[in-house]
Amino acid sequence: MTSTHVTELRSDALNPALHAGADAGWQRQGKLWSNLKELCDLLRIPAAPTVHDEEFLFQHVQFKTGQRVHTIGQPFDTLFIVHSGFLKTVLIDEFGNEQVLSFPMKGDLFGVDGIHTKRYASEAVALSNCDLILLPFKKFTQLGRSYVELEHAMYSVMSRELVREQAMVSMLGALSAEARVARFLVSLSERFADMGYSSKLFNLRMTRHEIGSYLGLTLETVSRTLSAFNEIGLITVDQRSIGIKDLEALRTLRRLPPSSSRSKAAGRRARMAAAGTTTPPEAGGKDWNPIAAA
Amino acid sequence: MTSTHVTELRSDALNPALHAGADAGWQRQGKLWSNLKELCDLLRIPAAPTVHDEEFLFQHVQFKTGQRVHTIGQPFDTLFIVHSGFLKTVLIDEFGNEQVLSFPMKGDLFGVDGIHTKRYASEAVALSNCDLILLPFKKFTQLGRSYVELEHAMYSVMSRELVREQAMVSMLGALSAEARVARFLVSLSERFADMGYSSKLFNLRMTRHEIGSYLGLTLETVSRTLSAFNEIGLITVDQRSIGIKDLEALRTLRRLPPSSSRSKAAGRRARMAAAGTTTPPEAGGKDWNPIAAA
DNA sequence: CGGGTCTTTGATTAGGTTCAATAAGAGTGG
DNA sequence: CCACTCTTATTGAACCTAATCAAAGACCCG
Repeated sequence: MTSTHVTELRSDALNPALHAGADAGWQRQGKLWSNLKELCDLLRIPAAPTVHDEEFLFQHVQFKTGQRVHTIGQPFDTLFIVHSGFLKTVLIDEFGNEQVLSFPMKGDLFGVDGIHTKRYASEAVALSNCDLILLPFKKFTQLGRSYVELEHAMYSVMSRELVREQAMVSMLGALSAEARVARFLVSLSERFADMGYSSKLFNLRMTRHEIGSYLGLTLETVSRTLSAFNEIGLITVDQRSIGIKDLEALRTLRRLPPSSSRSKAAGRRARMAAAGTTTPPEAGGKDWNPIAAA
Repeated sequence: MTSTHVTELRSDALNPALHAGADAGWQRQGKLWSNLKELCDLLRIPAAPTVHDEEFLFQHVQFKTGQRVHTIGQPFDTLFIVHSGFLKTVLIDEFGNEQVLSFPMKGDLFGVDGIHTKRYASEAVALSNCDLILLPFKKFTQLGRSYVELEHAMYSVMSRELVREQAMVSMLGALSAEARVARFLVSLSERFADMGYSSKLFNLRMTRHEIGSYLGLTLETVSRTLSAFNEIGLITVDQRSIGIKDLEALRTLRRLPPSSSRSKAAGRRARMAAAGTTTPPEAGGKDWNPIAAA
């Protein structure tokens, strides 16, 4: 039974016909495989002890910058886990405009939106060279029936995705442009941290346009907001390179002080003001105090 | 094996200790039960033939208007399916502001956001008297292992939720206030239609404030937009009562003509203009033609 | 080195929020 | 039953945030 699974997983993953919809040829020079334990670690879910089975192997596939992993409407059969690299997932509206939905990176699962209709609902594009792990969905659910923890892991990851989307909706519905950009930087910083990179200095892998689309803003607003954060000393910006100077202020920022009070000299005061502390309303100017909007 | 399941399902569902976190007492006067077939029908997923097992019964619970079904942080153990009635699910931010996430109604599943952290991430409130079906999660996944179709149904419904959230994000990120309200009305109309109610005349179960929160708008903007739709003849509005007059225009609306050109006489022209047809840009005034924003 | 993409910054506009006042219901108790 | 209150809805006016339009500089890659 066990060996059967392995064989089938391998043959399926290697079968080019399964992925005929992808416009880009799949790179296979890596020939890497991961076992279940590595998979669980990557997904940040507790790996059950019964799962240390070296026989279950999942294939890796490499994509180069700009290549599409899957397109909208393409028949769904596999989920993807990012082993390394950066991607974006996008929706395309009736006028061809892209709406960025997420920026999957190490440990993220994507492709889940294809389960319901049996076709991918979004498009995934590599923003850098990527190493992805293939999870043939049918095989995976079969496996879940023998390994209960695995099944629960799947529910858990899908639930996590849903919560993430909820947070996104909440952000788009309620926060100002500055707060959105600030939170975006914070979440990137945190992701880089637990990927083992520097949380204080990193390069954006996406354009201002893509960030804007993700945050429901224009690219100009994103650029201006980054410049403003730079001006008051919350971050340093140079093109794609971001340096985080005051994470706490970014984390709690709700609204920026008016530009009239902004200057390099006013930096420190501005940082204090930008922080959404529990300062009573009377303590600050009404137009930029941290009390949330109704 | 089978009878064991039934017993356990019943005893669990009846155990008040399981739901101690809910602030409102559960109403059990209904004493209704649904089998798997009814459940699948309700969820609009194909019921597998093997699932016609009258022995698996799921308990109903009634909630009155205003009662909370679950609150944020409450230990998660059951999913809910709406059998009848209307609810809202909300997130509460650090300042106590509500962000409406969804308006579950007949056939909708909610509570899924609790799977990941084992605690509900959102709060569910009844907007009318409701009849809900309880789905004890642990029991349900156990059942899924014997009934493969059921397991897949669960994945499918979760995937559908995710796609729904994606569409929401896309809407909040890209559409104008008018387009959001229009789409909201269209989706309500469609939901009422497949619940067997009139799709042309219905009562809103939520306040302008709740609609605004859901759509990322203020209650005033919602009110004004409804009034504007009424003015140009797309709908009729009287408090909570909505009459749909031009569904197709609502469906394709991107941006409203400027108020200067709005009048009861201009109604028909306005309806044509509001429709997001493939009319070339030159055909209309640049400020209100249906070409989407960059 | 040149063409294309990406980014920054400025000026202007407009869509949506905020503040405010009024009106319309719904529920309560005398 | 009506007065009273509280919530909900409508509408107006002023303001402001972010979009739009525009232009120039930076960067990248063939």
